[in-house]
Amino acid sequence: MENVLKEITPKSVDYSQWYVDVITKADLVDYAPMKGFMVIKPYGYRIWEFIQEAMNREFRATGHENAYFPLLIPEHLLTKEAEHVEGFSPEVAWVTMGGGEPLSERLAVRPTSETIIGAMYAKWIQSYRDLPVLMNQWCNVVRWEKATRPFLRTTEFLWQEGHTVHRTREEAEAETLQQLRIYQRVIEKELAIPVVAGRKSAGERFAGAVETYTLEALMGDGRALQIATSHFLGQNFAQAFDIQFLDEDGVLKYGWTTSWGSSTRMIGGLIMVHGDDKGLRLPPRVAPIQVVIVPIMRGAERETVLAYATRLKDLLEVKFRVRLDARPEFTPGYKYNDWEMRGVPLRIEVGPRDVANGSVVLARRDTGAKATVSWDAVESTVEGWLDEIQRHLFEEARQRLSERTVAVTDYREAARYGYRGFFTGDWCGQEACADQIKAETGMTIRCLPLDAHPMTGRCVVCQEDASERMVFARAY
RNA sequence: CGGGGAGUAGCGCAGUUUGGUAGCGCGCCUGCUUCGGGAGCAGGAGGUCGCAGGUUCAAAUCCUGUCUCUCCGACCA
Repeated sequence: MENVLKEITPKSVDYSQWYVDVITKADLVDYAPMKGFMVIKPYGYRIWEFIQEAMNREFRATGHENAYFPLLIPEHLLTKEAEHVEGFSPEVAWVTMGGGEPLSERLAVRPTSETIIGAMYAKWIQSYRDLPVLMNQWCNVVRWEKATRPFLRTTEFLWQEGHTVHRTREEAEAETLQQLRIYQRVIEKELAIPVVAGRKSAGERFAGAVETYTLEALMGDGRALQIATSHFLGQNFAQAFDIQFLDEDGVLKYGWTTSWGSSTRMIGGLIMVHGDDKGLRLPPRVAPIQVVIVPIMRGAERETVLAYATRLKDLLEVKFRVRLDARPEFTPGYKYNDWEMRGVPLRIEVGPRDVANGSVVLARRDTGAKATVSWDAVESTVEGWLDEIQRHLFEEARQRLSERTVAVTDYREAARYGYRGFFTGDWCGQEACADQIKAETGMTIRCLPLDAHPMTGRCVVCQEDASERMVFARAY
C-alpha cells in the first residue's frame, strides 16, 4: 500500500496530480513533445475502439453512415457562417505554406467540420428525395487551447461528428434529441457514467446553433464535465452554404441541419468517475483486458501451475478478454498492484493450492472482494461477476451524482459545498444572472435539464420570476 | 497574455550559494536464488548537465540571450 502511494498521488492530496499519475501509470497516454498534444497508447486506444464500436452500432441502427471529409478547410468556407467563425476563429490553427510556397488562400485545420461538410452537402442535395442525409465521421480536430489536460482538453483530439440534413424542422429537432439519447445510452451502458441531459443556455450554445443539447457528468472531485453535445442548427448553415432542395410542392427550400459530437474526452470522464487511489477501475464492457490470470509458481509445482493457468485461459478466452500474466521476473504481489493500477475488472489467482483443490481465487477490482470458486463454476462466476461489476460501477456513480446534486433557492448556498457538485435552481433566463454566478463563484450553467421544471418560480440570483430550471457547477 | 516554479541517465532528484571535469534512488541488462499482496544477492550498461554565445587555465556551477515544460490566473462548448 505504501508503495502504491509512491506511484499514484492520492486523490485527497491533489486531484489533478492523481489524474495525471493514473493516466500515465496505467499506460493510457504519454505526453507528446509539443504542448497540448498527447499520444494515446494501445491500452488507451483500445478503450476508444470499444466506444467507437458501441457508437457505430447505434448510429447504423438509426440509418447513419460513416464518411470522411478533408482535414483542411479553405478560409472562405470557414468564414461563411458569421456566428460560427466568430466562435471558433480564436482557436483555429492555419496552414499557410505548401510545398515551400505561400498558399494563395490559407487553410484551417478543422476545429469541427460543419463548414466543409455543408459545402459538400450543397452539391449533393437537389430534391426532397435526397433527404434526409445522415452521415457521421470519425476524425481528429484541432483547437488551439491555452490550458490543456490529457483527454479533457487537448489541442488535437479524436472524436466523431455527425452531420445531418432534413426536410422539416420537426424532423431535424427529433434527430438532435435522438442522437443525444444515443449518447446517453452508450455512456451510461458502456462507460457506466450517469449523466444529466439538458439544453444549453444561450450563452453556452455551440457557435451557430439554434439549440444545443448536452450531457453533463459529475467527476470524482465534484466538477462537471460536458461529455457529449447535439446541436439543432436550424437553417443557419443551410442558408450560409446554400443547402437547398426542391420540395414536393415545387418550392425551393432550405434544409434543416443538425450536428452532434463526442470525443476522447469521454475517456477522461471514465477515469475521473471510476478511478481510485490504486488507479483505474474500468467497466468490463470497455476494458481491454477483462480478466487477468496470475499464476503463483512456487518451486517444483511451477509447471503444473502454469499448465493449469493456461487451461483456464483457454477456457475463458472463448467468451472474455483474458490475459495470462506468467512473467517470471515479477512476484504475484507486484502483478496484483500492476493490474489494479491498469483497472482490470477481475483477477484470477491460481497457485499450487488451487491446482490441488481444482479451484481458483477470484478478486474484484471494484470492491476488492475475493472468493474461491471450483473449476466447474469459473466460467459462469466470471460472467456473473463482470456483469455485477459493470452494474456496481454505474450504481456507485449514480449514487454519488444524486448525493451531490443539491437544490438551492439562492446560488450562494453552493459555497457551503465548496462549489463542488451539481446545484439545481430556478433561473429567470437573463444572461446577467448567469454572468453574476460565474464572476462570483466560477460556476456556469451546465444545462437546463430536459425533464425538470421550476420549483419556486424565483431566480436563484435576482429572485425575479423564473421560467427555467438549471443545473450549475464548476466545470472542466 | 500576466505571475510563480523547473530543465542534470528511461523516471524522480542531489550537486549550482563557495567554478576543479557528474552522483543517488527507482527502472533497465546478465547470473543465481525466489514467487498466495510491490523479492534478495552479485556483476553491468546508460548522461555533449535544454540550446547558443561569453568570462576563465578550467563552467552543470558565473554572465547574456534563447527555447521548452509546468502550476495559478485570464481565455475556452
